[in-house]
Amino acid sequence: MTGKQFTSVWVREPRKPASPGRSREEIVRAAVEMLDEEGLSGLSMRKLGAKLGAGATSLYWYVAHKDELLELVYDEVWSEMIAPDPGRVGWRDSVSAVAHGMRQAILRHPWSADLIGRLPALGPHAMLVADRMRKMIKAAGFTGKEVDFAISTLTAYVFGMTIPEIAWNTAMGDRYDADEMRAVVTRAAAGHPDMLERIDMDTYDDPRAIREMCFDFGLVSLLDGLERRLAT
Amino acid sequence: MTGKQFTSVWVREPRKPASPGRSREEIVRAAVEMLDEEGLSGLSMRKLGAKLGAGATSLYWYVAHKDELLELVYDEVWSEMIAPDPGRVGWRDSVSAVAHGMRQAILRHPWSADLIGRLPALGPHAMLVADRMRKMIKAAGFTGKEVDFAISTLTAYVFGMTIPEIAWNTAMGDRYDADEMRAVVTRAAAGHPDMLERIDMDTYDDPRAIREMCFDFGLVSLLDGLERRLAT
DNA sequence: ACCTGAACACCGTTCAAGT
DNA sequence: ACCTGAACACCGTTCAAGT
Repeated sequence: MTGKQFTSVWVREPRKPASPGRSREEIVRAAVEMLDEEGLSGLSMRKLGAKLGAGATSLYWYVAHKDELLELVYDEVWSEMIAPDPGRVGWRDSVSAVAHGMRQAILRHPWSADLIGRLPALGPHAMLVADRMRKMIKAAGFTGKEVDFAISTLTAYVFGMTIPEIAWNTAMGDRYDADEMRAVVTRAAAGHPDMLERIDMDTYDDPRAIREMCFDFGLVSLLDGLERRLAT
Repeated sequence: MTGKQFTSVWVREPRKPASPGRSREEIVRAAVEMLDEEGLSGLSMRKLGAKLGAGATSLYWYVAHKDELLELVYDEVWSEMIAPDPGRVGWRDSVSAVAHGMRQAILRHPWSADLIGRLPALGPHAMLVADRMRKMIKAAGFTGKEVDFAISTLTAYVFGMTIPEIAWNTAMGDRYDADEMRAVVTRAAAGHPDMLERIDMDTYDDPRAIREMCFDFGLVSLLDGLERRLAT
């Protein structure tokens, strides 16, 4: 009678402990490779099958459907987000390290940006990261619901900073042209004089460096704000 | 010789000032409707054509390709993010209002979460929101690059908080079952004792209320942190 | 100037059939 | 237990042809 609403790879057992033929790990590894090379729209079950020297539909024995495969590769990205153990370094430093690690992992696998809004992060690696963060936040002094709130706030910041960054990267293609970018933004900002002052700033000359600065600015602000919660 | 890297609806003229047949506005409106009802994967050019009583491919006269249509509908979401003019209310209040407005607009149109990582926000409505925010941030006292940084930080927070929220909503389907959710999370958190303490908390009984609290907690923290930047 | 239909090269997924 | 191929119901996009 309790209708199963929630479906996910993580709530059903894998087919077999160890299979002789292809394996889930092999498939996931190949999928990540394909995604890194061709992006989310470049991944198809048929092409992935071909890449593994298998028939177009044989992957369906290991994976219920494409979405399940995506859950698997998504957690693979989380596996690269793991920061060093809390250790003796202060909570601000460890949290900053995770934050930077998360951003870098997403930037390395831009297709993952699309998955954040599509799949809850329930995989084992996501859980490990969450657990580490939890320890850091508790070490900082947070208690009760505020532990969850602080974690959510921090990951929200990292995701929110990184996801639109990827939109820009992919929209601009491989090569970056500062002048073209200035032209695009100038055109878009037409009619908003306040925004135009941005254009002749050096912001567009080295976007990567600026983004790092921006990320750090926001992170420091957020950490300061969280610290203030602890004082009261 | 300058290779066109950057393509977007916003950098090319629309076909015609006013056409007698179908119009871009009509198409965009129908697309938003379809997206609200069926989600991003439910929108196809063919079905949209049919909905408008047109042949499967006639939309291609108004829109270069599907991605361009998505840019258009994306900006439509931004049009719902507009907050009241700065007015005499303090910068913290106006910024909070925009933040909540942005979150609500995205929640109303969950498909937009996927677009944030795919399309730079360059449409006229996105620009208007950015312009308003810029005025608020300047009124707060920020100058130079920090104006941009503060804006980016705030929108990052809102996006990052809302995007995974949508992942949860869609994964859980229409009806929410607190016990099922607790079971799912318990299972995922197996092996992380620190995380399990979360389960018996009342967190899952009214997720909507908790999320609001969480959003406010993070927003206040962030605003406090930004305010600290101004002091130094 | 606008719309159509057929056609091309793809998709995810199911399922009976093979080994 | 694992893999295959054919088949179904879709996609986005191009383009010659119509009005």
